[in-house]
Amino acid sequence: MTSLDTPALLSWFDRVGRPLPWRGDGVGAWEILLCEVMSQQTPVARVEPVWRAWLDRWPGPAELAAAAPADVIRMWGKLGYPRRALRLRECALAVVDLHDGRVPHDVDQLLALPGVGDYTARAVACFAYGRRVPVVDTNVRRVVARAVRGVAEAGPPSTRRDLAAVEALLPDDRERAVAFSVAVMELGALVCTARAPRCDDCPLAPTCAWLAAGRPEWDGPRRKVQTFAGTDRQVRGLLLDVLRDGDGTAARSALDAVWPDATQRDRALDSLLGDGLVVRVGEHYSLPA
DNA sequence: AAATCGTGGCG
DNA sequence: TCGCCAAGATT
Repeated sequence: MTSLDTPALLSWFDRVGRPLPWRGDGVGAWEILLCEVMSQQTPVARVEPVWRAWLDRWPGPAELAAAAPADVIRMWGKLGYPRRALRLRECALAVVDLHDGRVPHDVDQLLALPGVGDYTARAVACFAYGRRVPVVDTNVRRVVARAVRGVAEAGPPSTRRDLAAVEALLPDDRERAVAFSVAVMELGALVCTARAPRCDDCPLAPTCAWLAAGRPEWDGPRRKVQTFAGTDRQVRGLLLDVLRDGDGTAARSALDAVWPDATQRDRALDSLLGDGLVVRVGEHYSLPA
């Protein structure tokens, strides 16, 4: 099996695809880039309100480029991985300075933007500009692994291999290629999910290699689960929480209160300073002005 | 190449 | 309950 049943897939999407706000007509490339970055490792449901709030406050790259990092970090709220917020602002600066304020069409130019990697560059080229390029995210990798290769999980990612695999499945027609990518991602998000795939509701069930093989369990390496409790990431989150919630400034004592282990606390604070998410002002700490 | 980087919800 | 997972990027 070297292809997916594209007609079945597209018809399924027409029926049950979610009307996400950035999928409508007239949504510009900047808005799409913004939602793609916000969606990195983040459930779509959490993204929508923040996406709207950002666009309301900063309609385009020029406005965001002029924003204070502190405001950007606050508006990011609790989406997680707050470095993305800073990179988004740097991305806006790059779009303004290098591309005359317009999001580039070219994948390589998109890849050069801060916070934009292989997935996001191709997602913008495809969804915003209708380019026929493979778009590979975790959903796409999982759907292809199951429906085409007949295995339960995608295994460790390899950009080159993954892109080639999806390129081979991509319809020749540009518009169908775009619809294909949207639909595969949606299928992975709604039906062909990681934990409890709903094969009964899957448009690809009649042709799915994994289902045909009796849904064999994955025998490859287990995806390593990132622990969170007790890690520096948790401490960073707690520290930043203090600065986000107040006026953006906190005394050392206020930061010290969030975590008992001084060594780890200092390490987390140092890393936040290194990332530019926090700055020291005299005896206090604050979000970067 | 493998580790790191938040947060919250669901099964 | 708690491990698992979510439209990845960067170093």
